[in-house]
Amino acid sequence: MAITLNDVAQRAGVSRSAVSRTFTDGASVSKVMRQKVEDAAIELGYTPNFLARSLTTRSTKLIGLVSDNFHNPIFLEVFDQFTRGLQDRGLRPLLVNLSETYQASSSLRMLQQYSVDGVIVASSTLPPEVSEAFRSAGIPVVNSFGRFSLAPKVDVVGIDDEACGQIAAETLQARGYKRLAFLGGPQAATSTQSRLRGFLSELQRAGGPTPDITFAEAYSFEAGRAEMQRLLRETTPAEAYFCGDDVLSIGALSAIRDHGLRVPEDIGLIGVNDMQMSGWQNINLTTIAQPFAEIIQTSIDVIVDMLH
Amino acid sequence: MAITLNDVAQRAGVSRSAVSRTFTDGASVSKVMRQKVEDAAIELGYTPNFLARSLTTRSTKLIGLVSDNFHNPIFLEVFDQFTRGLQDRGLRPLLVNLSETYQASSSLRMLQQYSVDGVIVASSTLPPEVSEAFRSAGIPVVNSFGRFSLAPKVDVVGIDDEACGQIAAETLQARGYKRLAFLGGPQAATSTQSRLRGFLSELQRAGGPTPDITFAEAYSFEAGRAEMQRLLRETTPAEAYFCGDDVLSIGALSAIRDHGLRVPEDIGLIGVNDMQMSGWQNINLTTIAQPFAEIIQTSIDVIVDMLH
DNA sequence: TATAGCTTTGCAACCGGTTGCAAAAAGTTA
DNA sequence: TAACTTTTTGCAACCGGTTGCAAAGCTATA
Repeated sequence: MAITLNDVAQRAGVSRSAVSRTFTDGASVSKVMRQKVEDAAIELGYTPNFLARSLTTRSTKLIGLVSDNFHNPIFLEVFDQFTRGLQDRGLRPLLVNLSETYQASSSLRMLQQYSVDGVIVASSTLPPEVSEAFRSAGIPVVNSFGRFSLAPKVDVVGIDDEACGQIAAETLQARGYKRLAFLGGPQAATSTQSRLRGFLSELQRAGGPTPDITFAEAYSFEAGRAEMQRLLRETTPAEAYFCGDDVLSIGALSAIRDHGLRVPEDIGLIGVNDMQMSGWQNINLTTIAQPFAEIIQTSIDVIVDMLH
Repeated sequence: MAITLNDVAQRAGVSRSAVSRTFTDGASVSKVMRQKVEDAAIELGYTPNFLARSLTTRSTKLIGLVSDNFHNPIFLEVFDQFTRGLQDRGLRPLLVNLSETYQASSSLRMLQQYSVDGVIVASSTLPPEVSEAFRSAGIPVVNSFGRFSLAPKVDVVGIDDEACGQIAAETLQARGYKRLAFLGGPQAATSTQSRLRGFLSELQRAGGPTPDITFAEAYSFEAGRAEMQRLLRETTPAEAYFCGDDVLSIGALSAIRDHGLRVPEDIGLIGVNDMQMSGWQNINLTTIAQPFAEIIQTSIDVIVDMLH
């Protein structure tokens, strides 16, 4: 059904190689040959088959984009920017949604079968082993939004989460809050522990009291709300909370307001991400911005460099 | 570098066809042959190359997932469900982000070059021509969240937007609001016109006054907020508004509250979608639910059926 | 044990492209 | 115009698989 290189060659009365060459840049074709071939191609509506080509060129331009963050609204912005950035460079994102039912190991095998040129693991919650598995399999990989490490086994692009924790502590203190607390994301998340470490070290440096530390079940509105409700009900709340991220903060915010308290007058809050929604006037959250555009652009640059 | 079928055949001391057959279900291989091949395959760490296979089988299991809705948070839920649904059926989503810089026509050529088995156009704003172009090119296509039509050129899965407009009018009337108004999404969006039509017809049936009609620039918080601010400033606001969708409603809501008015006491609002965020307790929006899971599951069923 | 019938296997051609190599064509120079 | 370069072209092999066909191997039956 589809028009192939053979059809075009026959129509134009030239060899198959000639057709191939007109569609391969950098190949040697004369003016008149190119004209003949292009005419025939247009006439027949021919487009070269990328997958057949990839067999010999060993490049598919496919990039696995694997994530498990399909519930945090910030990731829509992330996917938007990744897909555009990849498209701009002629690469095609093969989207992989990791979950309980689709494990990292299956995705590795799958992406191998599709001969992807590289993989971007975009997640703040997946353990480093996921990215490392791709590397071990010989697939170029970059871990976006992953945890900083002094001896990383794969390239990681992200913020300094420890510094992030320090900034949070400094900011809350500068605003006059004394008894601070940490309301983190899921305890196992790669980002949470580092932020906590930075938060604690800054408090210790400043000589403040040791903060309460709790963790939400997920980076989600419900989890933030539930955890803050519990804190308000079962404990004497702190003066201000450093929340794992914005969506968690917004959940906490709703719990605080429902409880008849005001932010920032009665309880202080600071989040992380600076997602669009945080700026909505009915939310208006204080937050530590994460340079998404830069992280994403850099991740793409890194993976492109690895494509030799 | 990568292990090929040849390597395995040589290692196992059998023909290439034998190896191919052990990895093709439904092919005839004896117990002992299968064992020999599988041993060699495991030993070498072989996985069949899907793209090479696709050349002869004419099936890539790739599905183009094209959208231009990368700013409306509801679409994160949509992408989540689409990717999982496709993965569950062994299909791979090739994500395409349409924008000013990447036009539908380029995406058509691109997806052709990658021999995708089918395409899902998931958008409430793209014109039907986009999906139709895929069909004309002979690529199976389904249009999710597209506009209902009596004589559609491609399969469309979505809600009855006209009925949706009627429900909105009925609901607002039942709650006692008299002077209703329509605050639609972008005027060119496929969904907006139908919802308006249904809204008007119900009002006419009920003998209510003709509503004011305005359109926001986009399905976004900012656009909803800006338009509502304008309405409050420049007009006598209606008693209740039917908003194009939830995110628009939330924008309108913030403008109304900033203006010192209360919802639903002073002004009524109703949105469409029932996205998670609309249920957050500090938003708590009245909305018409769209059965996302069903629409997405059905879309996938339809496209799978077309894969013959 | 010979024969028929079914299953398993390998050969070779093919899927739609690319590419090294040598022959042919075109362009330069003397 | 002859000799030498350089460019263009086609041939044929290859990328990593699948598959129709016929030969080989087995099993069952008489």
